Amino acid sequence: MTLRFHNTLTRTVQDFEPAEEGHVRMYTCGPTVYERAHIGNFRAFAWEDLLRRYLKWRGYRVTQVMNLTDVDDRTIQAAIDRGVSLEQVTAPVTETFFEDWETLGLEPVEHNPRATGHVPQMIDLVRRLEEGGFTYEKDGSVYFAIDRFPGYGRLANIDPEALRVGGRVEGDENYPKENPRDFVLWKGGARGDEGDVAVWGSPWGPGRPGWHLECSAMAMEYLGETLDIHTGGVDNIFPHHVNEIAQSEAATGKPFSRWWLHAEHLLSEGEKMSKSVGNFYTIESLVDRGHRPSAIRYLLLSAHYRTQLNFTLEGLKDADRAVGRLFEFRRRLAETPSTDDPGVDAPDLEGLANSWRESFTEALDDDLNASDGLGATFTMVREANLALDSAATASTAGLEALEAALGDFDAVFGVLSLRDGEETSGSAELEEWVVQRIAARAAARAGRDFGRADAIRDELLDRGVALEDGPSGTRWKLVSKAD
RNA sequence: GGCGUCGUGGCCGAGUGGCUAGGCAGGGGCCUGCAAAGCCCCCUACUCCGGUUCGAAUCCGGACGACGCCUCCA
Repeated sequence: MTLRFHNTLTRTVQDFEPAEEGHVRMYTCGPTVYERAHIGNFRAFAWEDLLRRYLKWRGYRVTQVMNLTDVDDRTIQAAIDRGVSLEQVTAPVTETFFEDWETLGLEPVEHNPRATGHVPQMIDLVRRLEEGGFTYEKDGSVYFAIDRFPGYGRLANIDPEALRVGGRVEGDENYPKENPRDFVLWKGGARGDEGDVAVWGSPWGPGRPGWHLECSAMAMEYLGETLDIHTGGVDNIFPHHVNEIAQSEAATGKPFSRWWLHAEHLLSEGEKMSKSVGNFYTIESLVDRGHRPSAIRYLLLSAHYRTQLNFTLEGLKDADRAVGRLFEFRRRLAETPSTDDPGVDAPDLEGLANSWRESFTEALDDDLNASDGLGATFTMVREANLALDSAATASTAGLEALEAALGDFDAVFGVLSLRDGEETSGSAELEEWVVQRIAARAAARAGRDFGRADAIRDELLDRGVALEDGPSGTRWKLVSKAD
C-alpha cells in the first residue's frame, strides 16, 4: 500500500507524494507564547511529532517549520498588564515550552522562527498583496478584502455570504473594516493603550503584523511558495488557515499547501479543558504529580489524531501500564539467552518481526492510524512472549529481529526511549541501598525466613522499588509514584 | 441559525457487509516459598427505530444524545 493522509482541502484520504521526490516540506502552527502550553496543545504537537517521525521512518527527508507567535493581542496585553517588554513576557514562556517539548520526547524541528524576527518578510507579503489589488488601507491599517479572492473559505467549507457577523467583530472599533468578514494584515493607526510595546515601522506607518500574516510569511521564507503539508489543530481551520490560504495564494498565484492535516481536540475528564472546571493540566503539573512523561506521550498518541481523545488521570494510569508491558518485553528480549545453533529456533521469531513490520506499516500508512499500529505491536509482543515461554533459549537472529522491530516501533512512537530515562534511579545511594537490601533478602530466603524476606520487599516497595525474582536472580525497578 | 464530527464490551479506544483489534481493569489457572513479571482461559460489545440485503454494529433514512468551529483557542 501507499502512504496516504486525510486532506482537509478535499475531505478525503489521498495518496501522499511530496512535490520534490523524497523530501517533505512541512509547516506546523506553533504556540502563542503568552502562557505555558497545556496538554491539549501538546496533543497536536505530539501527533505532529509522530507524523514527522513516521515520514522519516518511511525514508523521507523532512524539513519542518514551526513558528512561535511572540506578538499578538494576548502577549501584548500581558506585557502592558505587567509593565514589561514583549520580550520579557515571551522569552520565559518560550523556554518552558521547549522544556515541556523535550520532556515529551518531541524531536527538534528544523526551524522555529519567531514572528518578531520576520516583520520585514511580512511587510513584503502585504506589499505584494497591495500590488495585486487585494487590500485596502484605513487609518494606517491594511485589510484583506475577501471578496476579491475567489474561493475564499473553501478549506472550511464556508460560504462567505453566509458568514455570520458576530458581536465581537462589531465591537472592535479600532479596526473598522469595509466588510466585517475581511481580516487585518497590518494593524496600524493610533493604539494609545498599547503604547510602544509592539511597534514596527511600515509603508503604512507604525504598527504590527496581523496574526494570520506571520504564518504565510514564515512558511514561504523557509519552505518556498508551496508546501507539502500544513498541520494544526481543527480550531485553526477557520479563520486562520482559510486566511493563510487567501493571502498566500493571492500573493503567489500558487497553491499554498498541497495537504492540510488537522488534529482534533483533547477533551479532559469528558469535557473541554478549562481552568474553571479544574480539568486543565500542563505537562509540568502532571510530572510533578508523579506521572511519567512516557505515559503522557503514549496516551496522547494512542487515539487516532482525527478523533477527540478523552484525557483522564485513569487513562494516564492505563497508559503507564501499557508502556510498562512494552518495556518489560524489551527487557525480556535482552535477558533471553541466545544461541547460534540453527536448530534451536523452533518459534519463528523473525517471522513475527516481519509480520509486525507489515501490519505496522499498513496501519500507519493509512492516515497515521496509531491505534491500529499499537494493536499490531501488542499482538507481536504477546505472540513473542508465548514463543519464548516454550523455549529456554532463542536464536540470535530471532532475538535481533525482534529487538530491531521494537527499535523501529520506538523510532516512530518514542515511548520506550523516554521510559529508559525514567527507570534509572538517578541516585547512586538509592541504588547501593537497594542492592544491599536485595542481598539481605536473598540471605533470608536462603534461610527460609520468608517473613523477613517479605518485610524487606515491603520496605523497598515503600521507597518505590518493586522486586521480581527470576531464574537469574532478583531484579528491581522503580514503580510509578502517581498513585 | 450555518458548517462539521461522533455515538463500540467495566474504562479507554481500532476496525469491517459475513471471519480474534489492542490496552487497562475484573474472575479462574500455570509459574513462584508467597508475590511480581510472563503465558493460557473467561467476561465477546457496537444509542434507538425503520429500510436495503441471504446476512448490518458496518450501507440508506429517521429519532435521541454528545462534541467542535462560525475572526486571532492545538
